[in-house]
Amino acid sequence: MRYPASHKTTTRERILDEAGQLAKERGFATTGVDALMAAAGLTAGAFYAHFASKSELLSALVERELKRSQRMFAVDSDAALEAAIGAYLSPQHVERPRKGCPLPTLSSEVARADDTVRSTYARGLAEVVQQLAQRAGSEEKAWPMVAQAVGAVTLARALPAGRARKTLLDSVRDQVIAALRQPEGETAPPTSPSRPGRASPRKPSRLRSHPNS
Amino acid sequence: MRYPASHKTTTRERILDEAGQLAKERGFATTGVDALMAAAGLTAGAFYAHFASKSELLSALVERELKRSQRMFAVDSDAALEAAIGAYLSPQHVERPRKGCPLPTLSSEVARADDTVRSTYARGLAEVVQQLAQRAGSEEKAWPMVAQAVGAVTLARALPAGRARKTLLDSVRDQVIAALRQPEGETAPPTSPSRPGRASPRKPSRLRSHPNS
DNA sequence: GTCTATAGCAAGATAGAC
DNA sequence: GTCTATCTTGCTATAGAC
Repeated sequence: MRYPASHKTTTRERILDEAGQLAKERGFATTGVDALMAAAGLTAGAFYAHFASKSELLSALVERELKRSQRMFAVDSDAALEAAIGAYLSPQHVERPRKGCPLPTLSSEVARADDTVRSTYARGLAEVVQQLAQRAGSEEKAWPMVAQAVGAVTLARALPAGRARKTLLDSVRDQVIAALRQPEGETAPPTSPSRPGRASPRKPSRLRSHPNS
Repeated sequence: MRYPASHKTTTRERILDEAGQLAKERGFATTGVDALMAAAGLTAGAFYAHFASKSELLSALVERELKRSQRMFAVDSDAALEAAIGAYLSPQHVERPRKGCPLPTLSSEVARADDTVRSTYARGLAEVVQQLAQRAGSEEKAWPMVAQAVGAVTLARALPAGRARKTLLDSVRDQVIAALRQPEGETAPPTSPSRPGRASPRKPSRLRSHPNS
């Protein structure tokens, strides 16, 4: 759990948590209020005591989920960042959207949502990118890393489990980590053709599971 | 138009074309058979004379759309490929999903679809990547390019038009083109910090609009 | 705050006339 | 092949009891 065990979550927080997981798994627009509330152990009628509309839930969801993602990349060493990237581009993350990053799942829903949702999304994403830019050196280096990671997970989830999915994840991981290691001003060497193995770690960099909680 | 003007499209082709545009714009799952058929000038009842189910339509759609995308990247020079990449990562492509690549829009729908759809998607995507690998040098270089481009368009569509969106598109374009120019075995230099301008072209490389037709 | 019940609408799919 | 009409189900949102 992310919070002290003593913390008794409020109902609203529980809805956000459970509905968020379900929305990332099944899609937000395609999942009814009924199902979203049932995930939190409630019925649809109670929903509107917490949110004015389904769209407002999406906004709250996006804000909360992006804060989570931001925390996952708030690391204090290059090795830790590489471990987080490895976890992001792992089969586990691909296979468990419930516990994963909101960007691959919810971005296309946000693209079709109202301006309030989009603003919330823009703010949250900007914070993620700016934080990443502190380690990567610049926003211009951070954006491609984010785009690559989000694109890779999006594509990997649509592919059946198999060789193509693995090649995709491995080569994108190697590319992103190589770009990260590149000295400021130049660009990253792709590292040698990535076989099953991972980008040769400078330090053994232990793998941490991406999924929260 | 993609086909000789004399070509009179069959009804099925017209459905695939118009429904495809609508699905990319509004989402496949969230758009009813009624609306998809209306786009082709027909009513919902006629749908099942052409497809056994809505899911079968998605499969046919994915196959057709990915073939289109493949054609867009079937180029015979590096300059032409760079132009195609520039068009893919352009504001026009971001703003007109109807006419654009199916990967940013439909991948998350495919991820939740049945095995038939996913197989079709896997085949189509593999062909795109393999073709790209012929110019990029290897699959391991092609996958990150595709992931990056798809991720960038996905994120850009969720962001409001503005500075962040532009920085995203510009820096990803520079990064992808730099990676492409990198000699085999090494990795791409990110090019100097990309201001409003584009990656300095070796040749003036005229910009072609990505959207088909 | 949460429930049940329901209004009002749209979904996927089928039937039968033409 | 295409239409209209319809079946059944699910959707967002509201009303009113507790």
